[in-house]
Amino acid sequence: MFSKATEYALRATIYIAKQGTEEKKISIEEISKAIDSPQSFTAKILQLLTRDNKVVSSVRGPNGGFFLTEKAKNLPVRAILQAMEEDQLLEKCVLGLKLCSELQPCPMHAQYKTIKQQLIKLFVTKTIRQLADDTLEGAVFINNKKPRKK
Amino acid sequence: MFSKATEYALRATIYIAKQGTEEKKISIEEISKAIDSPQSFTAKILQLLTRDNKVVSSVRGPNGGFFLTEKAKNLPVRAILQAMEEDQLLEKCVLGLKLCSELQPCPMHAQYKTIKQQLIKLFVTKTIRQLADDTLEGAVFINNKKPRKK
DNA sequence: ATAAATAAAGATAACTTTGTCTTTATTTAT
DNA sequence: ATAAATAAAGACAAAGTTATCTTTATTTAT
Ligand code: FES
Ligand code: FES
Repeated sequence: MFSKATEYALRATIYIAKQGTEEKKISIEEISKAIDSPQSFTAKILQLLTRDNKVVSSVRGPNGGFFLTEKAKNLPVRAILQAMEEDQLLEKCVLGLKLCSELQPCPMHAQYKTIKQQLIKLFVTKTIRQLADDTLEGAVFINNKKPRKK
Repeated sequence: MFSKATEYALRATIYIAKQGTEEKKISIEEISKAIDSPQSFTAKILQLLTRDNKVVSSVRGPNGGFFLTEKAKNLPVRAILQAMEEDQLLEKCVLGLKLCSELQPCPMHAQYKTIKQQLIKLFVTKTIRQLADDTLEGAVFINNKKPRKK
């Protein structure tokens, strides 16, 4: 569905929200290890997410790293897609027509529409904080490593 | 959602199903004009769909072209995705984990799951014939040209 | 047989995405 | 002030996708 870059962006943001605060910032090394992603590429992606501190915040230097403000944690997950400029994917026509609309619908439109609406709703109503909290519970995962029994 | 190649594959197959029969085959030129796609690229894509005549059938030479057998028209739309080897996209984890499953779910899984099931159901239950028939009715479109009033 | 019309196959080019590496800027601790 | 630790920026490379062009094979009509 999403590009690799956006997948990493989602996982990285969730991890930072979960582990980091303004006081305890997370290094790119820790992030990429935790979410099982290529470090340099992930660094590039975080540069997009920190533009104007829109989603992720960062500080350079010793004890620097990435974190999310409390306010940012309340952003909808869609904000991550927007920062990655992959937001319009949710609106696209499945058959690749330039517009997905009632005006000139493709043959999949009528039935796809309701699915699309649910997708958009999911990304708009879910907040980054909610995803991070789920991860804290230990019930869900953001990497491919085998879960360890307690 | 899908690659350009798969988008063209879907539109081309629908057009061929709608316009073509074993007696009246459709040329690549007509297809690419009708669905508003690059001709040579579309030709390549049709080569994938005609492999073993799985979805589309073709004949070379004068009066040759592409068509769908009556049997092929009853295939689920998913067969097109399979021929394009983009079928697994429907099964993928939104966050890009290697597996999407209850065993090691990502934080989006619980809510995405039901959407995913609907998506899969749509592509499995819709047949190529159904899409082509909708297009014949004139109520839906498979290109970006302005609809003409009758 | 020959020519014409068509799709199939193959080579290649342009562009995008993914990924790495090096250098620079910033911040902190000493 | 200096050194160390960090992210930011930039240059590049590798791989994948999209697209075009040329040649070949097949079929039909004459
Ligand atoms: S027009 Fe194709 S999905 Fe809406
Ligand atoms: S595990 Fe991520 S969507 Fe199912």
